[in-house]
Amino acid sequence: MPLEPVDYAPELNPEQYEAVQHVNGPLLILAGAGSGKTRVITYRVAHLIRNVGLDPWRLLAVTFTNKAAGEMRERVEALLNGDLPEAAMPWLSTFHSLCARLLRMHGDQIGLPKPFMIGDDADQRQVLSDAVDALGLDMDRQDMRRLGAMIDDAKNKGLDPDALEDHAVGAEAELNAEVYRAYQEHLRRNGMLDFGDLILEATRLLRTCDDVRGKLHRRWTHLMVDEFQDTNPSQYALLRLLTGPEENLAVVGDDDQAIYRWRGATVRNILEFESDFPAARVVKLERNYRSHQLILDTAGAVIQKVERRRDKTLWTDQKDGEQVVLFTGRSGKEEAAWVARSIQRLVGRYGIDYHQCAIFYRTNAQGRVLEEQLRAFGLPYQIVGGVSFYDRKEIKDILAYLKVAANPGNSVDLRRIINTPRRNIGQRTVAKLEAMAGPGGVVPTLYDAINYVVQTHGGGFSERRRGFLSAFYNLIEELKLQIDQGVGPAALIHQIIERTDYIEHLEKTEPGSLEDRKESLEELIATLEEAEEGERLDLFSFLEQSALVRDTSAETDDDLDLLGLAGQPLKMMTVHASKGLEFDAVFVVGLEDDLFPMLRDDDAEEGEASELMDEERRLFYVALTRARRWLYLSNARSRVIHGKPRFDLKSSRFLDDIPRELMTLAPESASQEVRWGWPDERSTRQRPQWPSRRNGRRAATPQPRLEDGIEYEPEAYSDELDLGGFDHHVSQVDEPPQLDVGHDDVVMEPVIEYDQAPEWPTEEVEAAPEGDDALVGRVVSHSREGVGEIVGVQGTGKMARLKVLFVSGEEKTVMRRFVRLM
DNA sequence: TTCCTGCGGAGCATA
DNA sequence: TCCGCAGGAA
Repeated sequence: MPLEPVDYAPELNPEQYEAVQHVNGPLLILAGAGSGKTRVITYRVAHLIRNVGLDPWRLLAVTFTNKAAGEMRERVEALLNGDLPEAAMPWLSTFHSLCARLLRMHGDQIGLPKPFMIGDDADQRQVLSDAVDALGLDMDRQDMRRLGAMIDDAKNKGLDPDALEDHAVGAEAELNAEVYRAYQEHLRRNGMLDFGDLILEATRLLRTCDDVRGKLHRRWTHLMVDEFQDTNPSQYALLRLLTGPEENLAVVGDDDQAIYRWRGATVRNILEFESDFPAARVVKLERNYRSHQLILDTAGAVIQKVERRRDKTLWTDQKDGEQVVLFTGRSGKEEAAWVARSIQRLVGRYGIDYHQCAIFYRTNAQGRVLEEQLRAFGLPYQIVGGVSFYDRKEIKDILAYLKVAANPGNSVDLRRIINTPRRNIGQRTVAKLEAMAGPGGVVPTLYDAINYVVQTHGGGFSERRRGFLSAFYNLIEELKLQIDQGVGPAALIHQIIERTDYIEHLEKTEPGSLEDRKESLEELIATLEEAEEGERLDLFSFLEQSALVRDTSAETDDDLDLLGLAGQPLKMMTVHASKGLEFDAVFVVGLEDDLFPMLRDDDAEEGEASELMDEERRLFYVALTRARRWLYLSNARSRVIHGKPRFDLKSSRFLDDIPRELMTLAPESASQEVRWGWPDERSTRQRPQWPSRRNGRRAATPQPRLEDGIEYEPEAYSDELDLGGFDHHVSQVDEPPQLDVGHDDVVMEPVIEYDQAPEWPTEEVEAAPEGDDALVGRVVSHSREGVGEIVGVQGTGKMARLKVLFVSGEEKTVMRRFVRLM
């Protein structure tokens, strides 16, 4: 039954409409920041299905993250008004899950293990170190990192060990190829594919199997790719293979936002799209719906300096806006305090929400100082992109049991759990077992070795050792049996925790985080139980999912949840993590040369330096274009870097590129220059400048401590490095934070009113904020179910389960932490 | 003697 | 997080 046609023209600007209307042939949509890219993609999908009459089945849309795929799915569904049955939705998928599926179906045709497991970073490290050991090489940590990066790089470029060997010139390159080959062998021996393999092997599959390729061409006639500027050569090769002879390939991206070169992405793909697809139509989206003109001008001035780029100029009809504010602190700490207070002021003065403010930094390490100050100021914050749920130790441990039970050939996970919790199977024993396994050994895998020892008493182990091994062996065998009987993942996890005394193990090893870890396990089980309720979730598809979920998107902070502030905290993240997001107020901190831009000379081989600089510049551009209304830039004259105090900082060269009239210097800034610390300035002025205090007790010769001739222990710096010998700062260490840098109209208290005190959560708050029954009657929102009212509460605290009557009319029990109070 | 466990130290670009 | 060393149990 055909859907009612709808003309989308009124909802789109002319360029967007042009892109949406394009049906056949290659299409490149150059979508500037904030130009409504997702809108175009989703409307185009809706248009193809609704107005062109394309069978949804024929469409494949590829994204990089699960989050993006999910968002797209939601919005397409909304546009089609639920006119489509679930099964008829187009295939929206990430690169990795697409490849995983293709390989599950056809991997045997290119000799992949079946089934295979998808290895994560930790697996990768482990396998690499096995491979290096097996080659008899002695490598330190740095070498290992380098080798890991080398292998990733090869895979990103679509090179297998043979290809790398062919390219190899010189001893080091040959060794690299050898390590790569050994690594691949070890991976396969464990029945594993890493993330790079997923793409690489899928590409190989399509290249070598004409029938598979032909089948897919017949199935998917129209392809769409989001964030095209982030594709690496391997992914690009895959896309080209997936593209049928009609070349109905629509790619969307912005070369100005290409920031994943270090992950193998190449701007080339977007810069030279027309030479690869001469028939391509190109549509530029330059109208920005996010920021005001001053912000766009600022960003534009920065990005213009990139040489190889598609010319684009963002514009908006939003002419009014505030100037970009620039602040220089005497120290990283002072900078952080300024940021905290500025946010407090914004919230107080304009009534915007904390969650509409964000702080971006170049490296994760910078988050520390900020965190301290935000806490001191009592501002609710949340770090985006920390450890993701599936990276948590307790989750990985338990999943490792499942993975081993599902596939005992997986020695990597086996080693993770063989002595966790402690069961007297130490390194020595494992080493002996490993010597028995592998190509030259008695048995193929580590688990087979255990089996062999247990069954035949071979291997020369003492009775005692064999007893320990038996216990472990029996445990795994029993789990295997249950899997065969179809016991679901949630029940299996219960058993694993019980049988291994895992909770006691946690109690012993890290009593401090016991509660936290217990909760995440409960959450894992609860999530699984929920998933299993609908249809039976089998273990293998669950493991597949968990391996592919690498989104480090924000997790709600439980403590804040209790305060009813869930979803409210301001966000802190690296600039990389900020891509695709937008905020009313954006703070970009640490704008110093060597930090942002970050330049590491060991990377700068073969004239790569300027390309690396371009990438840093684009990164800065991404940061700037996240801001809707307020943009604050800051840096500091001194800072602790890698635990060492640094006083020789220079302002970021990127600041020089912003026309002076677009910026205003914060009055309390330690420098009234945009550019400071550079040689030409140093010659004309005393450096560093340590401004005098306003309380009049002016130091006779203000000088940085380093020049006082006093010797400092490194740790003495950590707190006070930034004090510059001024006692007004010293007082700041223990007392409520008050910046004494001279201006009086500052709103020091938040003006906004809360249901509860906006203090940082304390133990008492955690114990019983209001009694969970008080939640009954509150309105909540749930990401999947929508809005509903709480009608009942089971249990207390963060792990409480809520009975919620959703607007759909359905009553469901959901985890407390999965809903947001409204 | 062999092997396991617990402790303390060093270091950390961006997913 | 990963590594090296000292001490205890069999």
